[in-house]
Amino acid sequence: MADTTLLSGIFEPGLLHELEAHALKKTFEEGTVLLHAGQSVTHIPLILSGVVKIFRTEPDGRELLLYYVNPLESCAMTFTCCMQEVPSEITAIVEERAEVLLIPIDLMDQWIMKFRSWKSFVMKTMRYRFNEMLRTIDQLAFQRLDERLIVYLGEKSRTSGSALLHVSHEQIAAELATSRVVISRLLKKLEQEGLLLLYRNEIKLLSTFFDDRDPV
DNA sequence: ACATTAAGTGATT
DNA sequence: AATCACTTAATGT
Repeated sequence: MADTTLLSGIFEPGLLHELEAHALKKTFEEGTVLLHAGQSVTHIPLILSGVVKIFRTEPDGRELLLYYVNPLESCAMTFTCCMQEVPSEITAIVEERAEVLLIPIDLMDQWIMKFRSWKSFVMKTMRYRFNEMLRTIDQLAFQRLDERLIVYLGEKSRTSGSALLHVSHEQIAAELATSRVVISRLLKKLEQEGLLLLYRNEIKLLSTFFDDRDPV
């Protein structure tokens, strides 16, 4: 039986009942792989707490970060897969211990017809990711790496709710598809500009980092 | 004390 | 901006 109190704000009562009856609530530890590339999707995940990282694996073994799924969100890619039961193009891994509601995909069809709030939830997560992808394309096409790094750091801090980031240069490099050396240099530069402080496995964003930067 | 891993840096392309 | 080669610093055993 799933706890749906968190969801009562976004879903209508009938849907909450169905969720309680059919969704499985599970807790996954950090590092758990929820979905491998190539696997087909059997359940829609709905995140209650924690963070799940979604990325592509390139043929040469590098990974490319697509997005994070945060609490009260679901994964847009799984929607696109499950409609036609196509194997997944992406890998999903638990970044931070997560409670997840697993919804069997065959309920998707009925729910979309039956529940307004479900339909708008699906549309909303799709629209949100789509817009995000557009911004990402913008970045890749027009911004240099140092700007991407700043956006990345701000994003990290916003989603973790902390100015102290637990992340190594190596990890950042992997997620931005570049090398560690480059990240180290850029971070060093930002440190010298007084925007942040560097420690081993930790980066502290100073208030100057957030100053005079547009909020969205 | 030693090994391992993270980070810093000059030189080269 | 990427890569190499090397150094220095922090952390684990």
